[in-house]
Amino acid sequence: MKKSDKEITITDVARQAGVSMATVSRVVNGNNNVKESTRKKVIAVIDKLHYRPNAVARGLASKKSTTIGLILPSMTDLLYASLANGISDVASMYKYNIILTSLKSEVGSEQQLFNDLLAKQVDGIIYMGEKISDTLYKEMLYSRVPVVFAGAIDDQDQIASVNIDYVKSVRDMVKLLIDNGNRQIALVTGSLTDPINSKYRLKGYQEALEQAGITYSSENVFETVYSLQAGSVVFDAIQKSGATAAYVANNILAAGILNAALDAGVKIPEDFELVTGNDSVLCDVTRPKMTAVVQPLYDMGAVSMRMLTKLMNDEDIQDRTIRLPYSLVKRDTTKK
Amino acid sequence: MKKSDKEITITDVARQAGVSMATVSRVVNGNNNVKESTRKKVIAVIDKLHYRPNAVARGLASKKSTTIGLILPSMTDLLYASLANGISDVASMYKYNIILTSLKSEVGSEQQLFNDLLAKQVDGIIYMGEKISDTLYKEMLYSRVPVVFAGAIDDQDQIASVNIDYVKSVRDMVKLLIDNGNRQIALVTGSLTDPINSKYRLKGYQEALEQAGITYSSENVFETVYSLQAGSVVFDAIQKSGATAAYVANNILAAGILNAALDAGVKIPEDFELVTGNDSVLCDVTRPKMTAVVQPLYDMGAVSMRMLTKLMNDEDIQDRTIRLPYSLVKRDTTKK
DNA sequence: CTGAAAGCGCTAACAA
DNA sequence: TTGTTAGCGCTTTCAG
Repeated sequence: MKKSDKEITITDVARQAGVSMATVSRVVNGNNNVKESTRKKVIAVIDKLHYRPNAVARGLASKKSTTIGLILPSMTDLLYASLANGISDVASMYKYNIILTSLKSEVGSEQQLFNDLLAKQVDGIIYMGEKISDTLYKEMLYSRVPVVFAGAIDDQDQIASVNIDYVKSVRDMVKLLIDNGNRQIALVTGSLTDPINSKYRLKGYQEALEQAGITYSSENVFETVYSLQAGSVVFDAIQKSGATAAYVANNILAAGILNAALDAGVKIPEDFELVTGNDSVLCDVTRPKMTAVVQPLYDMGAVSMRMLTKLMNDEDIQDRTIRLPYSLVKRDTTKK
Repeated sequence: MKKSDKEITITDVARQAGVSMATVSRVVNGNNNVKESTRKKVIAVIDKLHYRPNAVARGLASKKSTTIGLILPSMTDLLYASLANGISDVASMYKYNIILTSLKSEVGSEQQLFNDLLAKQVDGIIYMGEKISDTLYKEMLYSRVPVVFAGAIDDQDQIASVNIDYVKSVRDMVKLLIDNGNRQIALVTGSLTDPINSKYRLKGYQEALEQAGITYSSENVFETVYSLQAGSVVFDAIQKSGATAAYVANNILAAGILNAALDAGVKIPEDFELVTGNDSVLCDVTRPKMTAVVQPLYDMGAVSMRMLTKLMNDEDIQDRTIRLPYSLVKRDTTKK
């Protein structure tokens, strides 16, 4: 069975329909310059033969692959999965396919991934990494194909990007904690080498403190990794520090901290308040449920992809940096 | 900046290196029939020009795209994300790219997705859907390119697949519940139109009952959707039914049921026991932690992809149906 | 409205 | 060991 049937090509269709390849091509591509009767005839043959245009040949001839590349840090992180979901829906709406590459697979650097994508002749790329090397940044900036950052930030605001106002979101959350009476608040993030932590979250945190007249101390900043296990270690440290509340960047880490606190007999939110900058179903599953910053992840993905289609189409873009509105969802790990 | 630099091709390299295209091609493809000095010369030019072979042209000429297609139900389900993760790692190990398509996007049927993938000339396809239409099944069976089911089942055992023994996993879990003293146990699954539920989970459930001499009653089977919200509705129904324990197919749904029970003042595991057939970080986050069937998701993905590479390579496969070992992780929603 | 023909960039015989 | 030369299947001028 397998491989017995040779693929049928545009030539076969042309011959059987008694027209030229060019005409078949026009029909397939919805070109209007085809007489209705001819179109019908061609379509009939296409159906009969189950002709399926070879996208690779098409790509070579037209110089467009109708494929975009997606570079993400991890597919098992709901944050990226949700973004990808929005991207995927809009992509299929515009008939684009997605080539998925993950930064997690140690095989080859991000640089390599980017080049592989270009070699595949993708028409555009969406990048969701948390940080980026200078070299790669420059390559993206001058790349033949457009690049959009989704849920990722470009400190230099040169590459198109879609995200939320991270600084403000942290400031808002920390302000909530301050308003609830906390004076010593822990900031728990991932690596401070990631700009989103060092430049944005830290900044929002400091701004909130400053506005409340609280002196910033680096003692209250905890740098760790995003895992459940890390939670209990960090919670011990936080408790020792004397903080009465914490802003935790990641939701899994927050769940770890929450459970560690509960296990230690700490009452939440009475004795300790906790918020996370990254909502997911997890925040609804924990008891108490966690107060969180809700980013419109699906929309961010969808908007990124829509923006990329415009860029690929050389359409005008008013704003290359789009910030979508986020919201603070107060659940049960905060007093108010 | 953009688009100013025309892409450099194999012809450019050949000219500058003073060799033929064929030789450049040989160097690029690691063909040994090239004198070392020639190879060096060509490589020097490649580096100097930053030549990057056009994968599309290569695909057209060689009839191989080094790309595989991935069809999954949802990327925001950790189950599939974890599988995809394993697939991705092995794929990049073998230099394959992945075209991602999601069944969730309503745009176009699964049939359409499959055809799009074939149009893109993928060398193989990995399917992770929970069910499949007869038409598509047949097309996959006789497809020009190999197909592997990952974490999905083929009731007819004709298509290569990698999964666990679902029947046995359910039977084991239900047996645990029976051994713990439960006589009336609820089976909570998604749509019974999905074979994995109707043919596998239900069967394992019935087998366990039968072995324990308990009469099966369809009253104890609850068909619902996999969401947190559904949990509380289902829990009410379960409670009315009088069941003292439940096997829940999906972990998010299980978390919903667990929390509903807790909210209703039911003591777990004392008054009610709960297990899920689908472990994830969620099971570790809930309090009490949930007892679950742990599938080796990453490995299942990796093995699927490895199998696909063999199939694409026309290598011999001893077993087209691979069942990987699973385990029962007893946490705190069961007495033992 | 339709067809002829020239590529797109690369691989793969086949020669040399 | 290297070069020549057909294509791969399609799009796209350019004529007609």
